Amino acid sequence: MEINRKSPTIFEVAQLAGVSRGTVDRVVYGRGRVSQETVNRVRDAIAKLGYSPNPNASSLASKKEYRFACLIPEFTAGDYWEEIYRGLARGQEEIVKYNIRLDVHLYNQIDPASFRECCDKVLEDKPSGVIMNAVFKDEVTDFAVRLEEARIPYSFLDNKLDELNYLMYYGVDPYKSGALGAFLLTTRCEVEEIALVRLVRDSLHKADPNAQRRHGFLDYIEENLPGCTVHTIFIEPDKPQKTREILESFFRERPGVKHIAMTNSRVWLIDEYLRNHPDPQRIVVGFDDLEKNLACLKSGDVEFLVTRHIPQQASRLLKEFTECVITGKVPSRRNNFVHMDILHRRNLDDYR
Amino acid sequence: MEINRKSPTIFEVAQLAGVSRGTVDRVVYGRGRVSQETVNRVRDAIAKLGYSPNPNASSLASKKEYRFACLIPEFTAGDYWEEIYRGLARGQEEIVKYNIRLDVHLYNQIDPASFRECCDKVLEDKPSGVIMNAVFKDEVTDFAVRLEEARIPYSFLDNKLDELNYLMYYGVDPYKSGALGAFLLTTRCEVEEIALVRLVRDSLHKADPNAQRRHGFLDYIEENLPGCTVHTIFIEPDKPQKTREILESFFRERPGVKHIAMTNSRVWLIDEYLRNHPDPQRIVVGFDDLEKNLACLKSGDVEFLVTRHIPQQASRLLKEFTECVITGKVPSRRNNFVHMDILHRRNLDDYR
DNA sequence: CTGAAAGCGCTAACAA
DNA sequence: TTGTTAGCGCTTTCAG
Repeated sequence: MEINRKSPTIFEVAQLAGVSRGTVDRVVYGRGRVSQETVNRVRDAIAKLGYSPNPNASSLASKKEYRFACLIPEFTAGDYWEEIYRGLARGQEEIVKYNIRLDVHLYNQIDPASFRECCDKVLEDKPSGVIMNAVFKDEVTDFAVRLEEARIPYSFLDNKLDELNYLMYYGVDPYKSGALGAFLLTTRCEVEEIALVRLVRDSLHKADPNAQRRHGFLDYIEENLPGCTVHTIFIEPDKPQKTREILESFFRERPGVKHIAMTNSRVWLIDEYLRNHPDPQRIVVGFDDLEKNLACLKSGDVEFLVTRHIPQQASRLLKEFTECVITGKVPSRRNNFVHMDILHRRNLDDYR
Repeated sequence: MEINRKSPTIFEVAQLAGVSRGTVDRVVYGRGRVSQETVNRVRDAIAKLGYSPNPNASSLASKKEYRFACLIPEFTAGDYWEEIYRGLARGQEEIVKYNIRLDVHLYNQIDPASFRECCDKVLEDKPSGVIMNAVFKDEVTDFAVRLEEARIPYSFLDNKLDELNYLMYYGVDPYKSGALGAFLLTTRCEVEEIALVRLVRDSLHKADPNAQRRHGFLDYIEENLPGCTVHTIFIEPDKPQKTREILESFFRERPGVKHIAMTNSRVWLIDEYLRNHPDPQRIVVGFDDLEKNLACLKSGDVEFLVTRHIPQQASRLLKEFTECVITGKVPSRRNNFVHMDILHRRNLDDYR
């Protein structure tokens, strides 16, 4: 058996269609200035030969440079968005052949004005495409409209606004991931009480990025464990001392609560408490494979992490987006929900 | 911020070193016939400029064709090895640019003679590299020695023989995967009895491909559930009628056994029984993401599947192997254990 | 041991 | 509307 496809060249197509290579090129990329009749002949020849352009030769010859603007939130080391950034950088390596430049614009996740500023800058730049996530609903909608006017294609990464005309989306189904987390937390247990730890976010922050995931989580509990009470605890990300106090007082009052979940990406925030108050019966479930979260898994303080390969999600979007923008074709699938990984201490070793 | 590396050309290196492009090429790929002094000058220039060859141009210009021989067991639709085959085919697409041809040789998994035949054929062919799995210990060892004599690099996929000089290996750690399966089967339960369903294999079949995985499974049980009894049941893959009878009689006698595992890749073989004898308390764990196994997961008859992305494992090996063979460099890591996925009905949707 | 030059498949500018 | 042609960065003869 032999696996060995190699495609015919543009020259063969030209010969079969009785035209020159330049004409075939025009047809393939729809550069216009070709008579309908010739187009048809060339199309036939392409179909007959099963021709597809050699991307190596193509990018070698092409001097065109593409610029993609990526708008993502600012991040610090170990952050969720750092992983996305890594994915973009890695994805870029795979498409250098297409002469792509990535301009990453970082905005302040809790300040819509900073997002608007980025948008203005991007629009001035006139990039070949835009990749972003959808934090501020109004601002993103507005930006999308302006992009469409400027005929610049854009795609959503990680989350999206369904009603917009984005080219494609890559991310998980947050609702389902929440439900999966709830399942892992409660399966095979008689659970009567659950502690759901949430983050106090700055009031400027309009969007609640984890709302859907949390709803998935809560709906699962309601449907499958009707008698179960969910206690919500709020902690402040920047105040470890206060966090400790809040957790200590909560669990002092309710020592029977053995099931803890955090539907945001920072379960590591409660790791200090968990380490200092060991309890073999306790089960903790978190989300997203940040380095710090993985450490909690490894130590055994967190039992399961629901995640997906964050950088991969970004690099796959970038790759597909590039092909669509360059060849002008529509994506094979518009909404790409990536697989959710279940991570446990026992299958952690070779992740990544 | 900008992600945008573009490298200097071979011409710039040549200029800086005061030689021709051909000479730089000779140095880069160690094709010999260059004086030591020139080599040094070129090396310096390369280092100074941070040059790395443009793979597009490289493969465009190169007319050399590589042939890789892949030795894997024969398969039928839905088989484990069909997935591996798919992975190879997909991997090939990613490296067409290198002008690679894949010759897939299928041997009979229970007949060493057929494997030997393949080996002879492959050696005659003189391929640029060999990819195989290690079913028959003696035959594989013998083959490896002959490959080394012929200076043909080879790599193991899926399983390996540690003592051989293979270039690289991609697969899971079977022992760990067995332990993970045992964990998923028994966590949060008081388990006293487990049914381990095994396959009667043809006696010609020398190797027991799942031995390590089974040991991982059994060791976990022994360590973590000291009082637990593991009942081994043998079924015959080709005899569904008999399988049914065996299972029915076993579970009639021991209705208290609620935990079932199969450490081979064919948990679907018992699906008919499971469907016809529903039991909400029962927990079944299997391995490998064959299409038929996924169906059992979806229906809920199987609770967890421990697996890894089979085609991906193959395509990644192929990609890395190619680069090593072509550029002559050693792999960055010799033993590549791929991540084990935990699959459940709730995270099945977007797998693949 | 080294350089010169043709050409890989394609793009883009120019000519017709 | 179409054909021609000069490269893109690299490999690979072929001379020297």
